[in-house]
Amino acid sequence: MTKKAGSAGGRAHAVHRALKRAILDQALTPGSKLPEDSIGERLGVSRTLVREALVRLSSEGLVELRPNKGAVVARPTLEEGRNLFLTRMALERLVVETLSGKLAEPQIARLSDHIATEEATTKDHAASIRLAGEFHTLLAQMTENESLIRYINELVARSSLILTLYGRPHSSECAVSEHRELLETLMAGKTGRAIELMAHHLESITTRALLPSEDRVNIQDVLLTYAMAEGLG
Amino acid sequence: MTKKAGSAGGRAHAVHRALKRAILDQALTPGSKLPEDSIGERLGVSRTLVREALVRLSSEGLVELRPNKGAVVARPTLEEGRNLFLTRMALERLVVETLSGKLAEPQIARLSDHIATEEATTKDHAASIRLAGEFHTLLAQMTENESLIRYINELVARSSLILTLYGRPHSSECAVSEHRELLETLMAGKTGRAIELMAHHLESITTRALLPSEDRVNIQDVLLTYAMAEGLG
DNA sequence: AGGCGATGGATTGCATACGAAATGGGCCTC
DNA sequence: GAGGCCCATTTCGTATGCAATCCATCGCCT
Repeated sequence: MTKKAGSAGGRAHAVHRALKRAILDQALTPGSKLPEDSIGERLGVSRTLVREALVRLSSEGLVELRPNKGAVVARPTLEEGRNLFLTRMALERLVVETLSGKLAEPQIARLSDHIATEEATTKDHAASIRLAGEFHTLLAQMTENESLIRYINELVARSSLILTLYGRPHSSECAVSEHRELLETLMAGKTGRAIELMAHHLESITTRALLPSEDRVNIQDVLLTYAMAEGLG
Repeated sequence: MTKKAGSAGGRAHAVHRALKRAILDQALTPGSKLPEDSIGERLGVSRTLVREALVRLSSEGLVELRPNKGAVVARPTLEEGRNLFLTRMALERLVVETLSGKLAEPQIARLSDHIATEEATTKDHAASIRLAGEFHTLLAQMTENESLIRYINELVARSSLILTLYGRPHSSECAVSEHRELLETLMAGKTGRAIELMAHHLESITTRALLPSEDRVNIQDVLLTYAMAEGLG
Protein backbone atom coordinates (compact mmCIF):
# COMPACT_ATOMS: atom_id res chain seq x y z
CA MET A 1 0.00 0.00 0.00
CA THR A 2 2.38 2.64 1.19
CA LYS A 3 4.77 3.83 -1.44
CA LYS A 4 8.22 2.69 -0.67
CA ALA A 5 10.17 5.88 -1.26
CA GLY A 6 10.60 9.12 0.66
CA SER A 7 7.16 10.25 1.70
CA ALA A 8 4.50 11.92 -0.41
CA GLY A 9 4.07 14.05 -3.46
CA GLY A 10 5.65 12.03 -6.21
CA ARG A 11 9.26 11.16 -6.77
CA ALA A 12 10.06 14.48 -8.39
CA HIS A 13 9.39 16.19 -5.08
CA ALA A 14 11.54 13.62 -3.33
CA VAL A 15 14.44 14.47 -5.60
CA HIS A 16 13.85 18.14 -4.96
CA ARG A 17 13.89 17.66 -1.20
CA ALA A 18 16.98 15.48 -1.35
CA LEU A 19 18.95 18.01 -3.33
CA LYS A 20 17.73 20.91 -1.24
CA ARG A 21 18.72 19.20 1.95
CA ALA A 22 22.11 18.30 0.51
CA ILE A 23 22.71 21.92 -0.38
CA LEU A 24 21.61 23.28 2.97
CA ASP A 25 23.73 20.69 4.77
CA GLN A 26 26.67 21.91 2.73
CA ALA A 27 27.16 18.45 1.32
CA LEU A 28 26.90 20.32 -1.96
CA THR A 29 28.70 23.63 -1.63
CA PRO A 30 28.14 26.72 -3.77
CA GLY A 31 29.60 26.27 -7.21
CA SER A 32 29.32 22.49 -7.21
CA LYS A 33 28.33 21.06 -10.55
CA LEU A 34 25.00 19.25 -10.66
CA PRO A 35 25.04 16.91 -13.68
CA GLU A 36 21.68 15.40 -14.44
CA ASP A 37 23.07 11.97 -15.25
CA SER A 38 25.10 11.33 -12.12
CA ILE A 39 22.43 12.70 -9.81
CA GLY A 40 19.76 10.59 -11.44
CA GLU A 41 21.91 7.51 -11.29
CA ARG A 42 22.75 8.09 -7.64
CA LEU A 43 19.12 8.66 -6.70
CA GLY A 44 17.73 5.92 -8.87
CA VAL A 45 15.62 8.15 -11.12
CA SER A 46 15.85 9.35 -14.67
CA ARG A 47 17.19 12.66 -15.87
CA THR A 48 13.66 13.87 -16.40
CA LEU A 49 12.91 14.02 -12.71
CA VAL A 50 16.29 15.49 -11.85
CA ARG A 51 15.67 18.17 -14.41
CA GLU A 52 12.30 19.02 -12.89
CA ALA A 53 13.87 19.25 -9.44
CA LEU A 54 16.62 21.51 -10.76
CA VAL A 55 14.07 23.81 -12.34
CA ARG A 56 12.28 24.08 -9.01
CA LEU A 57 15.51 24.74 -7.16
CA SER A 58 16.46 27.43 -9.61
CA SER A 59 13.09 29.08 -9.01
CA GLU A 60 14.01 29.16 -5.34
CA GLY A 61 17.38 30.67 -6.11
CA LEU A 62 19.35 27.75 -4.73
CA VAL A 63 20.83 26.59 -8.01
CA GLU A 64 21.87 28.44 -11.09
CA LEU A 65 20.75 27.03 -14.44
CA ARG A 66 23.23 27.90 -17.16
CA PRO A 67 21.78 27.01 -20.56
CA ASN A 68 23.70 24.26 -22.27
CA LYS A 69 26.28 24.39 -19.53
CA GLY A 70 24.61 22.54 -16.72
CA ALA A 71 23.41 23.50 -13.27
CA VAL A 72 25.53 24.50 -10.31
CA VAL A 73 24.73 25.29 -6.70
CA ALA A 74 24.09 29.03 -6.58
CA ARG A 75 26.96 31.25 -5.60
CA PRO A 76 25.43 34.57 -4.57
CA THR A 77 27.69 37.58 -4.71
CA LEU A 78 28.33 39.58 -1.59
CA GLU A 79 26.10 42.36 -2.84
CA GLU A 80 23.29 39.93 -3.59
CA GLY A 81 23.74 38.76 -0.04
CA ARG A 82 23.34 42.22 1.38
CA ASN A 83 20.28 42.88 -0.75
CA LEU A 84 18.82 39.56 0.26
CA PHE A 85 19.08 40.43 3.93
CA LEU A 86 17.46 43.77 3.23
CA THR A 87 14.51 41.98 1.64
CA ARG A 88 14.41 39.46 4.40
CA MET A 89 14.32 42.21 6.97
CA ALA A 90 11.25 43.75 5.38
CA LEU A 91 9.41 40.43 5.52
CA GLU A 92 10.57 39.40 8.98
CA ARG A 93 9.23 42.72 10.16
CA LEU A 94 5.83 41.68 8.89
CA VAL A 95 6.18 38.35 10.67
CA VAL A 96 6.88 40.12 13.93
CA GLU A 97 4.03 42.58 13.49
CA THR A 98 1.65 39.75 12.75
CA LEU A 99 2.68 37.63 15.69
CA SER A 100 3.24 40.23 18.39
CA GLY A 101 0.95 39.56 21.33
CA LYS A 102 -0.88 36.83 19.45
CA LEU A 103 1.14 33.73 20.18
CA ALA A 104 -0.88 30.91 21.65
CA GLU A 105 0.40 28.66 24.40
CA PRO A 106 1.40 25.64 22.27
CA GLN A 107 3.17 27.91 19.82
CA ILE A 108 5.17 29.48 22.61
CA ALA A 109 6.09 26.05 23.90
CA ARG A 110 7.20 24.97 20.46
CA LEU A 111 9.38 28.02 19.98
CA SER A 112 10.84 27.76 23.45
CA ASP A 113 11.72 24.14 22.88
CA HIS A 114 13.39 25.00 19.66
CA ILE A 115 15.49 27.69 21.29
CA ALA A 116 16.50 25.20 23.95
CA THR A 117 17.71 22.88 21.24
CA GLU A 118 19.67 25.72 19.73
CA GLU A 119 21.27 26.50 23.07
CA ALA A 120 22.25 22.88 23.47
CA THR A 121 23.89 22.77 20.05
CA THR A 122 27.14 24.67 20.29
CA LYS A 123 29.57 22.20 18.79
CA ASP A 124 28.27 21.58 15.30
CA HIS A 125 28.65 24.72 13.28
CA ALA A 126 26.53 23.63 10.30
CA ALA A 127 23.77 22.33 12.55
CA SER A 128 23.58 25.59 14.46
CA ILE A 129 23.18 27.49 11.20
CA ARG A 130 20.35 25.16 10.24
CA LEU A 131 18.64 25.45 13.61
CA ALA A 132 18.88 29.21 13.57
CA GLY A 133 17.23 29.24 10.19
CA GLU A 134 14.50 26.90 11.35
CA PHE A 135 13.62 29.26 14.17
CA HIS A 136 12.80 31.94 11.64
CA THR A 137 10.82 29.61 9.38
CA LEU A 138 8.95 28.40 12.43
CA LEU A 139 7.95 31.94 13.28
CA ALA A 140 6.91 32.55 9.70
CA GLN A 141 4.70 29.49 9.62
CA MET A 142 2.76 30.74 12.61
CA THR A 143 1.59 33.75 10.65
CA GLU A 144 -0.43 31.37 8.43
CA ASN A 145 0.26 33.77 5.60
CA GLU A 146 1.01 31.55 2.64
CA SER A 147 3.08 33.87 0.48
CA LEU A 148 4.94 35.23 3.48
CA ILE A 149 5.84 31.71 4.57
CA ARG A 150 7.08 30.78 1.12
CA TYR A 151 9.27 33.83 0.75
CA ILE A 152 10.74 33.58 4.24
CA ASN A 153 11.54 29.94 3.61
CA GLU A 154 13.34 30.83 0.43
CA LEU A 155 15.22 33.71 1.94
CA VAL A 156 16.30 31.73 4.97
CA ALA A 157 17.56 28.95 2.73
CA ARG A 158 19.54 31.37 0.60
CA SER A 159 20.81 33.06 3.74
CA SER A 160 22.40 29.77 4.72
CA LEU A 161 24.15 29.69 1.38
CA ILE A 162 25.45 33.18 1.91
CA LEU A 163 26.66 32.44 5.40
CA THR A 164 28.55 29.38 4.24
CA LEU A 165 30.18 31.52 1.58
CA TYR A 166 30.95 34.67 3.48
CA GLY A 167 30.29 33.90 7.13
CA ARG A 168 33.02 34.04 9.71
CA PRO A 169 33.88 30.50 10.75
CA HIS A 170 33.57 31.02 14.48
CA SER A 171 31.18 33.91 14.95
CA SER A 172 27.78 33.11 16.32
CA GLU A 173 25.83 33.99 13.21
CA CYS A 174 22.48 33.99 14.90
CA ALA A 175 22.93 34.69 18.57
CA VAL A 176 20.58 32.35 20.37
CA SER A 177 20.09 34.81 23.20
CA GLU A 178 18.59 37.19 20.67
CA HIS A 179 16.07 34.52 19.69
CA ARG A 180 14.99 34.09 23.30
CA GLU A 181 14.73 37.80 23.85
CA LEU A 182 12.67 38.17 20.70
CA LEU A 183 10.28 35.46 21.79
CA GLU A 184 9.73 37.10 25.15
CA THR A 185 9.11 40.45 23.56
CA LEU A 186 6.60 38.90 21.17
CA MET A 187 4.80 37.24 24.06
CA ALA A 188 4.61 40.56 25.86
CA GLY A 189 3.09 42.13 22.77
CA LYS A 190 5.61 44.93 22.64
CA THR A 191 5.42 45.24 18.89
CA GLY A 192 7.71 48.19 18.41
CA ARG A 193 10.41 46.69 20.56
CA ALA A 194 10.06 43.34 18.79
CA ILE A 195 10.56 45.00 15.43
CA GLU A 196 13.67 46.71 16.72
CA LEU A 197 15.00 43.43 18.03
CA MET A 198 14.43 41.63 14.78
CA ALA A 199 16.01 44.43 12.80
CA HIS A 200 19.01 44.47 15.08
CA HIS A 201 19.20 40.70 14.99
CA LEU A 202 19.38 40.53 11.21
CA GLU A 203 21.61 43.56 10.91
CA SER A 204 24.00 41.86 13.30
CA ILE A 205 24.34 39.02 10.86
CA THR A 206 25.18 41.21 7.94
CA THR A 207 27.60 43.42 9.82
CA ARG A 208 29.10 40.91 12.22
CA ALA A 209 29.34 38.02 9.82
CA LEU A 210 29.55 39.54 6.38
CA LEU A 211 30.98 43.01 6.18
CA PRO A 212 33.58 43.60 8.89
CA SER A 213 36.08 41.14 7.51
CA GLU A 214 35.64 42.47 4.05
CA ASP A 215 39.19 41.92 2.88
CA ARG A 216 39.38 38.40 4.31
CA VAL A 217 36.05 37.57 2.72
CA ASN A 218 37.17 38.89 -0.60
CA ILE A 219 40.30 36.83 -0.48
CA GLN A 220 38.29 33.72 0.15
CA ASP A 221 35.87 34.53 -2.62
CA VAL A 222 38.57 35.24 -5.12
CA LEU A 223 40.49 32.14 -4.22
CA LEU A 224 37.44 29.95 -4.58
CA THR A 225 36.70 31.44 -7.94
CA TYR A 226 40.17 30.71 -9.19
CA ALA A 227 40.11 27.27 -7.66
CA MET A 228 37.01 26.49 -9.66
CA ALA A 229 38.63 27.80 -12.81
CA GLU A 230 41.52 25.44 -12.24
CA GLY A 231 39.22 22.52 -11.66
CA LEU A 232 40.07 22.25 -7.97
CA GLY A 233 37.10 21.70 -5.84
CA MET B 1 22.55 33.49 -36.77
CA THR B 2 19.52 34.71 -34.90
CA LYS B 3 17.24 32.01 -33.64
CA LYS B 4 13.91 32.02 -35.31
CA ALA B 5 11.55 31.79 -32.37
CA GLY B 6 10.44 34.16 -29.65
CA SER B 7 13.62 35.70 -28.28
CA ALA B 8 16.22 34.11 -26.05
CA GLY B 9 16.63 31.53 -23.35
CA GLY B 10 15.45 28.34 -24.94
CA ARG B 11 11.98 27.34 -25.98
CA ALA B 12 10.99 26.30 -22.48
CA HIS B 13 11.23 29.93 -21.41
CA ALA B 14 9.23 30.93 -24.45
CA VAL B 15 6.43 28.58 -23.42
CA HIS B 16 6.61 29.94 -19.91
CA ARG B 17 6.35 33.53 -21.10
CA ALA B 18 3.50 32.69 -23.46
CA LEU B 19 1.42 31.03 -20.76
CA LYS B 20 2.20 33.73 -18.22
CA ARG B 21 1.13 36.42 -20.61
CA ALA B 22 -2.03 34.53 -21.48
CA ILE B 23 -2.91 34.27 -17.81
CA LEU B 24 -2.20 37.91 -17.04
CA ASP B 25 -4.18 38.98 -20.09
CA GLN B 26 -7.06 36.92 -18.75
CA ALA B 27 -7.11 34.87 -21.90
CA LEU B 28 -6.79 32.03 -19.42
CA THR B 29 -8.92 32.77 -16.42
CA PRO B 30 -8.50 31.30 -12.92
CA GLY B 31 -9.63 27.71 -12.83
CA SER B 32 -8.98 27.06 -16.50
CA LYS B 33 -7.61 23.62 -17.18
CA LEU B 34 -4.12 23.50 -18.63
CA PRO B 35 -3.68 20.10 -20.33
CA GLU B 36 -0.12 19.43 -21.38
CA ASP B 37 -1.05 17.83 -24.69
CA SER B 38 -3.26 20.56 -26.08
CA ILE B 39 -0.95 23.34 -25.00
CA GLY B 40 2.03 21.59 -26.51
CA GLU B 41 0.18 20.98 -29.72
CA ARG B 42 -1.00 24.56 -29.93
CA LEU B 43 2.48 25.95 -29.27
CA GLY B 44 4.30 23.46 -31.42
CA VAL B 45 6.36 21.91 -28.65
CA SER B 46 6.32 18.63 -26.80
CA ARG B 47 4.73 17.95 -23.45
CA THR B 48 8.16 17.99 -21.86
CA LEU B 49 8.58 21.70 -22.39
CA VAL B 50 5.03 22.48 -21.38
CA ARG B 51 5.57 20.53 -18.20
CA GLU B 52 8.70 22.51 -17.41
CA ALA B 53 6.85 25.76 -17.97
CA LEU B 54 4.00 24.64 -15.73
CA VAL B 55 6.43 23.74 -12.97
CA ARG B 56 7.91 27.23 -13.21
CA LEU B 57 4.49 28.84 -13.18
CA SER B 58 3.47 26.85 -10.14
CA SER B 59 6.61 28.06 -8.39
CA GLU B 60 5.40 31.57 -9.08
CA GLY B 61 1.97 30.77 -7.72
CA LEU B 62 0.21 31.39 -11.02
CA VAL B 63 -0.89 27.82 -11.64
CA GLU B 64 -1.88 25.05 -9.33
CA LEU B 65 -0.38 21.62 -9.98
CA ARG B 66 -2.74 18.88 -8.85
CA PRO B 67 -0.95 15.52 -8.93
CA ASN B 68 -2.49 13.17 -11.45
CA LYS B 69 -5.28 15.64 -12.03
CA GLY B 70 -3.68 18.21 -14.25
CA ALA B 71 -2.77 21.85 -13.88
CA VAL B 72 -5.19 24.76 -13.64
CA VAL B 73 -4.74 28.49 -13.48
CA ALA B 74 -4.48 29.36 -9.81
CA ARG B 75 -7.61 30.44 -8.06
CA PRO B 76 -6.49 32.19 -4.87
CA THR B 77 -9.01 32.36 -2.07
CA LEU B 78 -10.09 35.69 -0.74
CA GLU B 79 -8.04 35.22 2.39
CA GLU B 80 -4.97 34.33 0.37
CA GLY B 81 -5.59 37.53 -1.48
CA ARG B 82 -5.64 39.60 1.66
CA ASN B 83 -2.50 37.94 2.95
CA LEU B 84 -0.82 38.46 -0.36
CA PHE B 85 -1.46 42.18 -0.23
CA LEU B 86 -0.10 42.26 3.30
CA THR B 87 3.11 40.67 2.08
CA ARG B 88 3.24 42.94 -0.89
CA MET B 89 2.85 45.96 1.33
CA ALA B 90 5.88 44.96 3.38
CA LEU B 91 8.00 44.69 0.25
CA GLU B 92 6.67 47.78 -1.48
CA ARG B 93 7.58 49.67 1.64
CA LEU B 94 11.18 48.57 1.15
CA VAL B 95 10.99 49.68 -2.47
CA VAL B 96 9.87 53.12 -1.42
CA GLU B 97 12.49 53.41 1.31
CA THR B 98 15.21 52.41 -1.12
CA LEU B 99 14.13 54.80 -3.84
CA SER B 100 13.10 57.86 -1.84
CA GLY B 101 15.21 60.83 -2.84
CA LYS B 102 17.46 58.69 -4.98
CA LEU B 103 15.68 58.64 -8.33
CA ALA B 104 17.86 59.78 -11.21
CA GLU B 105 16.59 61.94 -14.03
CA PRO B 106 16.07 59.22 -16.68
CA GLN B 107 14.27 57.06 -14.15
CA ILE B 108 11.91 59.87 -13.30
CA ALA B 109 11.23 60.42 -16.97
CA ARG B 110 10.52 56.76 -17.49
CA LEU B 111 8.09 56.63 -14.59
CA SER B 112 6.39 59.82 -15.61
CA ASP B 113 5.95 58.53 -19.14
CA HIS B 114 4.43 55.37 -17.83
CA ILE B 115 1.97 57.24 -15.68
CA ALA B 116 1.00 59.30 -18.70
CA THR B 117 0.24 56.10 -20.56
CA GLU B 118 -1.86 54.95 -17.66
CA GLU B 119 -3.77 58.20 -17.67
CA ALA B 120 -4.45 57.83 -21.36
CA THR B 121 -5.79 54.31 -20.96
CA THR B 122 -9.21 54.58 -19.40
CA LYS B 123 -11.26 52.44 -21.74
CA ASP B 124 -9.62 49.04 -21.58
CA HIS B 125 -10.15 47.58 -18.14
CA ALA B 126 -7.70 44.68 -18.48
CA ALA B 127 -5.03 46.92 -19.97
CA SER B 128 -5.30 49.39 -17.12
CA ILE B 129 -4.82 46.60 -14.61
CA ARG B 130 -1.73 45.50 -16.46
CA LEU B 131 -0.33 49.02 -16.68
CA ALA B 132 -0.93 49.64 -13.01
CA GLY B 133 0.98 46.49 -12.23
CA GLU B 134 3.81 47.47 -14.51
CA PHE B 135 4.23 50.73 -12.64
CA HIS B 136 4.98 48.82 -9.48
CA THR B 137 7.36 46.39 -11.17
CA LEU B 138 9.08 49.35 -12.79
CA LEU B 139 9.66 50.90 -9.39
CA ALA B 140 10.93 47.61 -8.03
CA GLN B 141 13.42 47.22 -10.84
CA MET B 142 14.97 50.54 -10.02
CA THR B 143 16.00 49.27 -6.61
CA GLU B 144 18.41 46.88 -8.36
CA ASN B 145 17.73 44.45 -5.54
CA GLU B 146 17.44 41.09 -7.23
CA SER B 147 15.34 39.20 -4.72
CA LEU B 148 13.12 42.19 -4.09
CA ILE B 149 12.49 42.54 -7.81
CA ARG B 150 11.61 38.87 -8.18
CA TYR B 151 9.17 38.86 -5.32
CA ILE B 152 7.46 42.07 -6.32
CA ASN B 153 7.07 40.73 -9.83
CA GLU B 154 5.45 37.60 -8.52
CA LEU B 155 3.19 39.41 -6.13
CA VAL B 156 2.06 41.91 -8.72
CA ALA B 157 1.26 39.10 -11.11
CA ARG B 158 -0.76 37.27 -8.51
CA SER B 159 -2.44 40.51 -7.55
CA SER B 160 -3.77 40.71 -11.08
CA LEU B 161 -5.24 37.25 -10.67
CA ILE B 162 -6.90 38.27 -7.46
CA LEU B 163 -8.32 41.44 -8.94
CA THR B 164 -9.80 39.55 -11.87
CA LEU B 165 -11.42 37.19 -9.38
CA TYR B 166 -12.64 39.53 -6.71
CA GLY B 167 -12.22 43.03 -8.09
CA ARG B 168 -15.16 45.26 -8.65
CA PRO B 169 -15.76 45.52 -12.36
CA HIS B 170 -15.75 49.28 -12.60
CA SER B 171 -13.70 50.53 -9.68
CA SER B 172 -10.36 52.06 -10.46
CA GLU B 173 -8.24 49.41 -8.82
CA CYS B 174 -5.08 51.41 -8.88
CA ALA B 175 -5.88 55.10 -8.93
CA VAL B 176 -3.47 56.68 -11.35
CA SER B 177 -3.45 59.94 -9.44
CA GLU B 178 -1.98 58.04 -6.51
CA HIS B 179 0.83 56.86 -8.72
CA ARG B 180 1.67 60.42 -9.73
CA GLU B 181 1.50 61.65 -6.18
CA LEU B 182 3.76 58.84 -5.06
CA LEU B 183 6.30 59.66 -7.72
CA GLU B 184 6.43 63.29 -6.70
CA THR B 185 6.84 62.40 -3.05
CA LEU B 186 9.68 60.02 -3.95
CA MET B 187 11.39 62.74 -5.96
CA ALA B 188 11.10 65.11 -3.01
CA GLY B 189 12.70 62.50 -0.81
CA LYS B 190 9.94 62.62 1.78
CA THR B 191 10.41 59.01 2.79
CA GLY B 192 7.88 58.84 5.59
CA ARG B 193 5.18 60.42 3.48
CA ALA B 194 5.99 58.14 0.57
CA ILE B 195 5.62 55.09 2.77
CA GLU B 196 2.26 56.36 3.95
CA LEU B 197 1.15 56.93 0.40
CA MET B 198 2.18 53.47 -0.72
CA ALA B 199 0.48 51.87 2.26
CA HIS B 200 -2.69 53.84 1.62
CA HIS B 201 -2.49 53.06 -2.07
CA LEU B 202 -2.35 49.31 -1.54
CA GLU B 203 -4.83 49.34 1.28
CA SER B 204 -7.22 51.13 -1.03
CA ILE B 205 -7.07 48.21 -3.37
CA THR B 206 -7.90 45.66 -0.72
CA THR B 207 -10.66 47.68 0.87
CA ARG B 208 -12.10 49.39 -2.19
CA ALA B 209 -11.85 46.48 -4.56
CA LEU B 210 -11.93 43.40 -2.41
CA LEU B 211 -13.67 43.83 0.89
CA PRO B 212 -16.61 46.18 0.57
CA SER B 213 -18.57 43.80 -1.61
CA GLU B 214 -17.89 41.09 0.87
CA ASP B 215 -21.20 39.34 0.57
CA ARG B 216 -21.14 39.28 -3.21
CA VAL B 217 -17.60 38.03 -3.16
CA ASN B 218 -18.30 35.45 -0.53
CA ILE B 219 -21.25 34.09 -2.41
CA GLN B 220 -19.16 33.67 -5.49
CA ASP B 221 -16.33 32.13 -3.55
CA VAL B 222 -18.52 29.73 -1.66
CA LEU B 223 -20.46 28.70 -4.71
CA LEU B 224 -17.30 28.05 -6.63
CA THR B 225 -15.96 25.96 -3.80
CA TYR B 226 -19.03 23.78 -3.76
CA ALA B 227 -19.08 23.63 -7.52
CA MET B 228 -15.57 22.30 -7.48
CA ALA B 229 -16.45 19.74 -4.84
CA GLU B 230 -19.27 18.50 -7.04
CA GLY B 231 -17.06 18.34 -10.05
CA LEU B 232 -18.74 21.28 -11.79
CA GLY B 233 -16.35 23.63 -13.29
C1' DA C 1 57.84 26.46 -30.56
C1' DG C 2 53.39 28.59 -30.28
C1' DG C 3 48.87 29.56 -31.73
C1' DC C 4 44.80 27.86 -34.25
C1' DG C 5 41.52 24.70 -36.08
C1' DA C 6 39.65 19.95 -36.08
C1' DT C 7 37.91 15.92 -33.59
C1' DG C 8 35.99 13.13 -29.90
C1' DG C 9 33.77 12.60 -25.48
C1' DA C 10 30.61 14.23 -22.30
C1' DT C 11 26.33 16.67 -21.25
C1' DT C 12 22.31 19.12 -22.18
C1' DG C 13 17.79 20.06 -25.05
C1' DC C 14 13.94 18.11 -26.61
C1' DA C 15 10.79 14.59 -28.39
C1' DT C 16 8.66 10.30 -28.15
C1' DA C 17 7.08 5.98 -25.98
C1' DC C 18 5.06 3.26 -22.57
C1' DG C 19 2.75 2.29 -18.05
C1' DA C 20 -0.54 4.14 -14.49
C1' DA C 21 -4.09 6.84 -12.62
C1' DA C 22 -8.45 9.26 -13.18
C1' DT C 23 -12.60 10.27 -15.69
C1' DG C 24 -16.79 9.33 -18.26
C1' DG C 25 -20.11 6.35 -20.52
C1' DG C 26 -22.54 2.09 -21.34
C1' DC C 27 -24.40 -2.11 -19.79
C1' DC C 28 -26.12 -5.11 -16.59
C1' DT C 29 -28.70 -5.96 -12.50
C1' DC C 30 -32.19 -5.14 -9.14
C1' DG D 1 -36.62 2.93 -14.21
C1' DA D 2 -32.69 3.80 -11.23
C1' DG D 3 -28.31 2.66 -9.44
C1' DG D 4 -23.87 0.52 -9.51
C1' DC D 5 -20.04 -1.79 -11.81
C1' DC D 6 -16.85 -2.32 -15.57
C1' DC D 7 -14.45 -0.92 -19.50
C1' DA D 8 -12.69 2.60 -22.80
C1' DT D 9 -10.70 7.00 -23.23
C1' DT D 10 -8.06 10.65 -21.85
C1' DT D 11 -4.34 12.70 -19.40
C1' DC D 12 -0.58 12.42 -16.43
C1' DG D 13 4.11 10.30 -14.67
C1' DT D 14 8.41 8.62 -15.96
C1' DA D 15 12.00 6.56 -18.78
C1' DT D 16 14.63 6.43 -22.77
C1' DG D 17 16.58 7.84 -27.22
C1' DC D 18 18.38 10.99 -30.58
C1' DA D 19 20.19 15.45 -32.14
C1' DA D 20 22.66 19.67 -30.78
C1' DT D 21 26.02 21.98 -28.02
C1' DC D 22 30.06 22.56 -25.46
C1' DC D 23 34.68 21.60 -23.74
C1' DA D 24 39.09 19.55 -23.95
C1' DT D 25 42.60 17.57 -26.31
C1' DC D 26 45.42 16.75 -30.07
C1' DG D 27 47.45 17.64 -34.41
C1' DC D 28 48.76 20.90 -37.90
C1' DC D 29 50.37 24.93 -39.96
C1' DT D 30 53.06 29.09 -39.69
